[in-house]
Amino acid sequence: MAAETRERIVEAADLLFYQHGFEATSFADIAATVGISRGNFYHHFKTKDDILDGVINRRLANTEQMLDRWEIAGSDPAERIRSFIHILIVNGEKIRKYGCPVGTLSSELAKLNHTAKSDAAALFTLFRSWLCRQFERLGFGDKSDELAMHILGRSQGVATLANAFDDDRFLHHEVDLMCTWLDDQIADLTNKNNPDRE
Amino acid sequence: MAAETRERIVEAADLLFYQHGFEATSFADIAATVGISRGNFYHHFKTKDDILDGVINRRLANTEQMLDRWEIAGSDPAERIRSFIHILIVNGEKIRKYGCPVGTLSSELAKLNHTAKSDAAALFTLFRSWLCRQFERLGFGDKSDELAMHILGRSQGVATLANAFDDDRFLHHEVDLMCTWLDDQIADLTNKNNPDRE
DNA sequence: CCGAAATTAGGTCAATTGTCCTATTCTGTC
DNA sequence: GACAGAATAGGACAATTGACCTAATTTCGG
Repeated sequence: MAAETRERIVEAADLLFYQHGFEATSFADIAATVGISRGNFYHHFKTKDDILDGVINRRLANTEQMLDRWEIAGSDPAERIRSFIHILIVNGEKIRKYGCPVGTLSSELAKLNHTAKSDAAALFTLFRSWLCRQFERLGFGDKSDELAMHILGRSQGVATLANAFDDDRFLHHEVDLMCTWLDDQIADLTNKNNPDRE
Repeated sequence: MAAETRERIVEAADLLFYQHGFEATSFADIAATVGISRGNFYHHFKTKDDILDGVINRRLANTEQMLDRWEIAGSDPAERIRSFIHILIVNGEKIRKYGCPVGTLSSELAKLNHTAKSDAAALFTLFRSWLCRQFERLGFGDKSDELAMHILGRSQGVATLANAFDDDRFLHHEVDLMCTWLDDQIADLTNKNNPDRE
């Protein structure tokens, strides 16, 4: 079946793009991983950029699905945000080896002046607006987007340094700090709404 | 003169590696930028990795020089840390276009499984130990390295997102937050040392 | 079972890559 | 001013790249 082969190609490309980068991954690499001939590629993807498109769309779909799963899990928005923060630990090993899939792809495409850079940024937007929604539900109002960007940036920085230093302890420590930060934000907000002196 | 040509090559390579990445920059690109023949390269650098070495050493030297300049500027350690934070604004335009030179190089080399990855990480270490020293002088003792890594990570995350979204307002806002965070840390420390009730 | 369409394999293509060689030009010393 | 060594230019080299084509095979509706 064609759709299945296509799916296998995108899946392999996704992994290779993550592990070695978009530019450093060749058609031959993907073909060898999937176990099909190079020529077969052209039937499913006309250009390398098409494969990138497929990979980004796959990531978008997977991410959306993950975020939806967290949203219907019934827990409160704060718990959902903690789920986001804990991706750093869940995917800790991969992050220490290859960095954050979203951030590193976005950076690479920016340097390549690639048309798909905005598509990669859409992946960030997915997380951003999801986080923003959670903060809004917690009652942060107009500050929600700022807070979403803040925590998104924090996790990006943690991923970059954990990768550069291959440091697991740092990663865990910063995750704790981010959770503490979240608790403080929520405490500040409730204090502001119920200003009971002393 | 040979040393001058070599310097021009490294300088051009430094810029190109930053703007387009290490792998995406070819010998021909550098030669064209410097304005010398490709063959002339081999006289100064045997392999591409040699050029990378030269670029990293150049960055190490420049960074060390910058940090030294900040250190003898006579201001207090807190002011020096603020100087570090404000690189994000000083280099804001470049960062929005190409990301952080240190972080993006480190990420790329990690994906390429390149031997020089540890050399690139040494650039991070330069900032890390410098920041650590400033925190120690402020009296943070054993916590100094954690704080240094924290602020290093924050700036990395800010650079990544400012690049992904090409967002200058976010960059400025996060710089403000980092400065506030620094002030809070210092305030907490003095409170701890002078526990005068009320 | 047939034949058309979808799928796959294998190979070709020009362009580019990093590497390397040789011939020429420049530079400084006796 | 001659000459050795450094510096430069220009090209050759095999290997790899993304892209493309054609022929063989598979799949499936009638």
